[in-house]
Amino acid sequence: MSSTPPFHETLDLTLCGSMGRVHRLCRDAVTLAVEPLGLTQSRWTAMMHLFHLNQGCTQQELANSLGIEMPSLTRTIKQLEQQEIIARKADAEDKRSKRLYFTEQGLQLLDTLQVIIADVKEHLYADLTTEQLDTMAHGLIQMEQNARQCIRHYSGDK
Amino acid sequence: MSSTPPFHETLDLTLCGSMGRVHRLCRDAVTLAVEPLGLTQSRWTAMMHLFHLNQGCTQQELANSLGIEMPSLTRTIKQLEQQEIIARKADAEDKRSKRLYFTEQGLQLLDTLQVIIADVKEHLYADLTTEQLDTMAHGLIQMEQNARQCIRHYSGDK
DNA sequence: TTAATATAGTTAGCATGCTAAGTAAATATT
DNA sequence: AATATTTACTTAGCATGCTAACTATATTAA
Repeated sequence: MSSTPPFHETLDLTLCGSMGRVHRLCRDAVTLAVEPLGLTQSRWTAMMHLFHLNQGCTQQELANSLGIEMPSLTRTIKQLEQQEIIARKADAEDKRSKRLYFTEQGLQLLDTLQVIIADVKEHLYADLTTEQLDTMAHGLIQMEQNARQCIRHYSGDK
Repeated sequence: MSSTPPFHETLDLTLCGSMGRVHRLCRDAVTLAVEPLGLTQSRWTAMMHLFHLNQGCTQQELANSLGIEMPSLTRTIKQLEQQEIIARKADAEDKRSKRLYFTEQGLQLLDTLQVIIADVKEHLYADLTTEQLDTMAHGLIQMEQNARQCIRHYSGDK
């Protein structure tokens, strides 16, 4: 005899739509804050992930970290290279792969970027408890797994 | 002296990136399952929201429900109209607005769509408790508000 | 060793979100 | 009543994700 339905059900299948919206808004917030640096969302995101991976990783590794496909990254990398924020160097051992490094000015920009992002992050996570954030993070990971399995199921099943 | 940091911190600012990824994957899962119906993500999403809003709403109302801007919707509506799934009828009182209705075959398609989506949804939410889903839904809403405020702050402040 | 397969990266082009700017109708101001 | 503003929608064009198909190199199998 539940009088009120679970809150998430009022969102119905739009929980998924909600994630897309929040994702876009968070990105917009950071991108706005970061605008003076001349960076778009895909570029600052790539920079942050490259920082966490340490320099010298391959494009494939960065794409994995970002959770995007290679062609999506290729475009971004090209832009960051043109802005002389990162540089690509061919791997000596495996001539197919290219390793990514920040340039001097890229590193400087990164510093500023991190300060700004830390600030925005604080705003975005305001009024959310650590427990809440943890639950969300775990839930997202579970849903990601579910979705991947679901996709396998509906495509080839294999 | 906390030995392990909160789980979400291991994701750092990528909690936001996670949402984007999960969102894309969930959509892909549904879109795959729904493929035989000839519907893309934006189209089936619009259909579901139109259903929940009841027919006869304006494009603006549907855009609000979807959480997207009008021009994004215009394109989708046009496609749904060409597929003869929905029909637009000019409002008699306000000649600017157009009201949206399902066609006969649109309604039939909607039935099938709903069955499939209910099935996929079950997979996507598998192993997540009601409490977890509720926490996530609330967290998303809070973050959405934070992000909007943040955006106001960084743009005009006003 | 040669042929088959797999992997890193690119290019081309689609889907879906957006903003900016335009049209036409409704509403508010004077 | 005439003008100015707002609102609903469209069009044009950008940003970022994707898949498919290509090149070049590396690895595996015959």
